Amino acid sequence: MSSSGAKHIFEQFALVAQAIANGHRVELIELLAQGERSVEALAELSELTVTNASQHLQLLRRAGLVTARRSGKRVLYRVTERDVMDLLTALRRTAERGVAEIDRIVQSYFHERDTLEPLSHEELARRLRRGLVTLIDVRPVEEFAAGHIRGAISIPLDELKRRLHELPAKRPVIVYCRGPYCVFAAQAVAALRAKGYDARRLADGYPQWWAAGRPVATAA
Amino acid sequence: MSSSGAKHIFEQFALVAQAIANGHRVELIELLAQGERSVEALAELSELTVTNASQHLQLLRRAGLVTARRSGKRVLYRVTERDVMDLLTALRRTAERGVAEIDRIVQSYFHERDTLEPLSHEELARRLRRGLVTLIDVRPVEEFAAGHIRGAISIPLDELKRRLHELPAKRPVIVYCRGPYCVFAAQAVAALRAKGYDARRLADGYPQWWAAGRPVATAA
DNA sequence: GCAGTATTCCAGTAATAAATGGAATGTATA
DNA sequence: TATACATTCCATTTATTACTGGAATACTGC
Repeated sequence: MSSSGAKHIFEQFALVAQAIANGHRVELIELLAQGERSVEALAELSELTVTNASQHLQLLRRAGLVTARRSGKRVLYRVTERDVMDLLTALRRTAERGVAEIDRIVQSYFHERDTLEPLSHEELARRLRRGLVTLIDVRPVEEFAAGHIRGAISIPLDELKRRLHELPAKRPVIVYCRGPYCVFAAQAVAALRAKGYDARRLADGYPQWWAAGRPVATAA
Repeated sequence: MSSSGAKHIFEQFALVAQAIANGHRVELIELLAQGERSVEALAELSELTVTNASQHLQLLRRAGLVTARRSGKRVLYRVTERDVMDLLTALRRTAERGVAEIDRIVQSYFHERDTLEPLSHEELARRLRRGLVTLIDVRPVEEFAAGHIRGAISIPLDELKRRLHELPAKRPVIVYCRGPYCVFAAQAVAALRAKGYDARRLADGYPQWWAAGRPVATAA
């Protein structure tokens, strides 16, 4: 535990890289980006055993990517700082370009359904300021409650069809969900277009919006 | 449902992350950031064998971070795109924040503990069972020989400084001597902390430990 | 205090990665 | 064509990492 600087930093460097060098852990971080979650919840969402999830989380904590606090008998984890999401964004960017397989997958998921360009943060922010759009969060209500883009309304995907009447008919609709690879948004856009709405999706999801420091809200 | 596609993508993320989760490979990328280089040159600069360097480079290539072209009998590698360096920058930023945070925590931890809070018998016993600590007896050797806490090593106070190398660097150290008012232990703790060790002293000394019926040993 | 629940700790085992030395593949030059 | 040279491929040993199931720990509510 000698505090000799350079070596210390190098160790941390490797620790962080190692921490994100595992699909499960990346998934855990992305889940946490949507809000605080207990170990059990994370284990279920990522389809890991509780023990295993706990170990991954502790590795992430040692690397300084997530923090934990106790709340009753649960331990709630959250992402430590925004720069963690920036790191994942950089990672995704490189991965997308370099690995042909990702292109193929993304293509097959989005290309047919969503030919229109997805919206950037800037554009969404601008249109929100002018109040020109209806913004829909299609994630499950709990995730919406944990945190959402300020100004959004919550309509989980499975409720969309029977709640169409809530939408102003002639106003453009923008949809978002968990992130750039979340198909909920794409499906919602397809459904809305089929009903004649001018619908588009946000290029990425809530975590990235939050990471960019843009306005968010919690609860109802 | 997106999960199958998304899982694939997380795995691809992991592939790229794995490529940078190794000190040698990070070094190779940083060397390549300065320009094209041959395998042999890279091997020499990074002090790897040619074979080993070649394997690392191929892993980097599979992850899409570097590209290779042939020029005469050499193969020249270079960084594929600028975003690779952005990725390393993001990684460094997160790692540095992590270190800073750890330093801060460690600092305050030491500070508030420095004045008070010596270890209880129970706590020492528990940590000894788990083998998590180095236990030092700082009394003169004769007293150690006559009887000491089982599991302790003997380093009289006046030998401590020149025998620091015997201590596992990252393991907490616990010090004890004759009793609660014996200053040897306090001095040893101060010396060890100055060298960066996580050191604490036992609340009281050997006589009380023995009196409590806890495990002891004699001679060597 | 006691039981119940959530999380973490702790082996042991299976899977994966790193390093090494020897052989094979390409490529330029005599 | 033969030869030297740079790189890659392959097989082996060694070291790390991921996962699992059974404890231990920490907290809640009675």
